[in-house]
Amino acid sequence: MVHDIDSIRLSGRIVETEAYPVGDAAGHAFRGETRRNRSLFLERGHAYVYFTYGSSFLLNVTSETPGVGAGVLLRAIEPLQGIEAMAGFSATTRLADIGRGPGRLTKALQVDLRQDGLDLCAAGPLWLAAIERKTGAINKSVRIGITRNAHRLLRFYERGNAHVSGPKKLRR
DNA sequence: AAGAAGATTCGCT
DNA sequence: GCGAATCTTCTTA
Repeated sequence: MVHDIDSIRLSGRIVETEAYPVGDAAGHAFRGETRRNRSLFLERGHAYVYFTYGSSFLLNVTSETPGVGAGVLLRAIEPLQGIEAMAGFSATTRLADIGRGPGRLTKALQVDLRQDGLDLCAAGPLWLAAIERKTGAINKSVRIGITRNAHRLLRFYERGNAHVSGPKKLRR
């Protein structure tokens, strides 16, 4: 995930995600389109950003065809470029905490409502890049912080990566 | 029009 | 590990 701001490049490797597929009662699109979630209905590869708990912005990548609401929540990144700048935006000092958690991720990358609806697969300030990097084993678990439809194994993370959020049991 | 819940984080213990 | 902070959105009356 890359965000170019003020001639600085902020980027990180996505190491943890959660899926919110079509028909999932835990997904924001479940009850239809509203002003808040309208970006979630954009074609796959667009950003859906929303504000929650009075404190945090959360970033999703849409995953379906236009008019169908579904997406993937980005829960954690391993910082790659602009690390010092991201540390400055972050409330925490430890490297492993800068991108650890969906709210911290957006804070580090300086993502807020201004990026809502952007095409992440096109040229622009916020975009998804392919990188050469060996990937570890990908594990799955239940999703974190939800109550409805909570049993499904729709959280995916790189096993043992220090930048993955959640309790220890959910990082192995 | 009012109230409850929420895809969280931070500070304490 | 637990509770407060904080505010938008959706639900219910």
